[in-house]
Amino acid sequence: MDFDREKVLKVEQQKTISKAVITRLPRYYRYLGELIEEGVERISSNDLSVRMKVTASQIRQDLNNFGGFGQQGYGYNVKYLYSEIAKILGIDRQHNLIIIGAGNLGQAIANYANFEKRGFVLKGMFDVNPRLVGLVVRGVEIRGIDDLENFIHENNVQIAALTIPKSKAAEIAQRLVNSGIKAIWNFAHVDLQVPDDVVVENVHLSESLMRLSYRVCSLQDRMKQEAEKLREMENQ
Amino acid sequence: MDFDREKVLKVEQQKTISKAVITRLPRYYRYLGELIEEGVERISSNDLSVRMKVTASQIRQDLNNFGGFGQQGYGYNVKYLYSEIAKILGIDRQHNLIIIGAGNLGQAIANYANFEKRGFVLKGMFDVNPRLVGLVVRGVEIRGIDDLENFIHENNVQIAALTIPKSKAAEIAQRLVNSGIKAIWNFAHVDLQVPDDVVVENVHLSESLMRLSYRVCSLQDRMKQEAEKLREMENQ
DNA sequence: TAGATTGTTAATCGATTAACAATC
DNA sequence: TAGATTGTTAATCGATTAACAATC
Repeated sequence: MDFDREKVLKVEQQKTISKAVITRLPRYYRYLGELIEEGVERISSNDLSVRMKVTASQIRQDLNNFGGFGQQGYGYNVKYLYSEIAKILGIDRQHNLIIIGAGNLGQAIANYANFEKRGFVLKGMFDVNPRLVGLVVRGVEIRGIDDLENFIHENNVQIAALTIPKSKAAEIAQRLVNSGIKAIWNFAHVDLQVPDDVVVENVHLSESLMRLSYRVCSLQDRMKQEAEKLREMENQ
Repeated sequence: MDFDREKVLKVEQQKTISKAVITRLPRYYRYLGELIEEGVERISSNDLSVRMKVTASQIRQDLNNFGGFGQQGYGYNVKYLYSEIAKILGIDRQHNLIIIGAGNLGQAIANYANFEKRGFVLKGMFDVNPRLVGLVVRGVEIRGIDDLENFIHENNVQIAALTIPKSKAAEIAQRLVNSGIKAIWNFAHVDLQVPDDVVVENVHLSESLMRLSYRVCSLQDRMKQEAEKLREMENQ
């Protein structure tokens, strides 16, 4: 009995990879892709750290969360590491996705999702606006929202991008959850309430713009203050 | 001499607000806006923490980086705190911005930037595609890219949103920097090289999608493993 | 083999949470 | 005044960096 409990605990604890590490993985992936394009075959954590402006220590720590992908005295094989990170991120598998909200943002996402050949397959687009329904974007027809539940089941859809106004987001999210969706890529300015087994990844553009605003203003304030202090010192 | 150095150091050290705090500020702002709409006049850190699913301690710590906005025994006045956070974020001031790249994403941003009445004023849009030049989006004419430098100077533009392919991004960024732009809201999949006095805020949608993919896959893996372990235990 | 570079442990740094005295 | 709740200090927790033995 005690033995079993120990086993279960171990499995549960197994890998609690920190969020910060996950955030950095796609960036590693991008740089490795560039290295492949440049024809670079192997790279040390140190060389990569210079390119990426992070510490070599961080790179090695991050990667070792998932296994030893390098070799002492050699470094990392670029192509191998690239494909291993793809596996970790799960972008070697196919993800079927739909986009709900076929406005400019929805259409922009449609282009992304199809261009990036990372296993994301755009299966359908939906909109409430009857003037958009029937139009074809990147080979995908825009459907009315009534179809939603059937379409998800029939096309084995795992991911839904939500590019609709916040007023409609909660209601649609509920319908998605009920239809068994696995993840919501949420562009609406709300925090969605979903069960534990549904992933929500937020892209809150307005918050990003506010951070930008803060950084501009605080940088200017700091420069202004420093200039003033220097002037004061000179006057003494 | 020693005295002056001390003074300068103090100014420099003054406020090094952590990035995590800045990331959370816009979310506080959003929730306070909702509270105002609901007609709530005051709120305690504890009540807000329940709504936002963070700790009350974190809320108080975060806010106290900028000053004491609350009152013991009372809590925080919602409207006052809302306006103070606006000041901190600098969204009470006017920011003139342009959008470079008038495709779907650029147009989506144009809608955002104008709808959100937070002091961001869309002054112009630019595109290399001659078929787009001359079109009018949300009252703003799309211009050819040759105009760029003059336009920035004449319209006192501080922020440029970069919604163009990565291949063109570095070159345009350099032109923006040379024209004295203060900040770049970068949607291209590259890390831009800019001087210290220019702010870059990245929105890398493909990285966001990869994080989503990771989270879906790791959640499924974990659930699969746990189910298996339970089955094993039952069989013993 | 010697040099290079990883994987990993230990040390440091920073951010979050808890606790409580100050005070409205 | 008593109760509530902040502002702030102290304790804990986690993430980053440094160091170095293992090893290719």
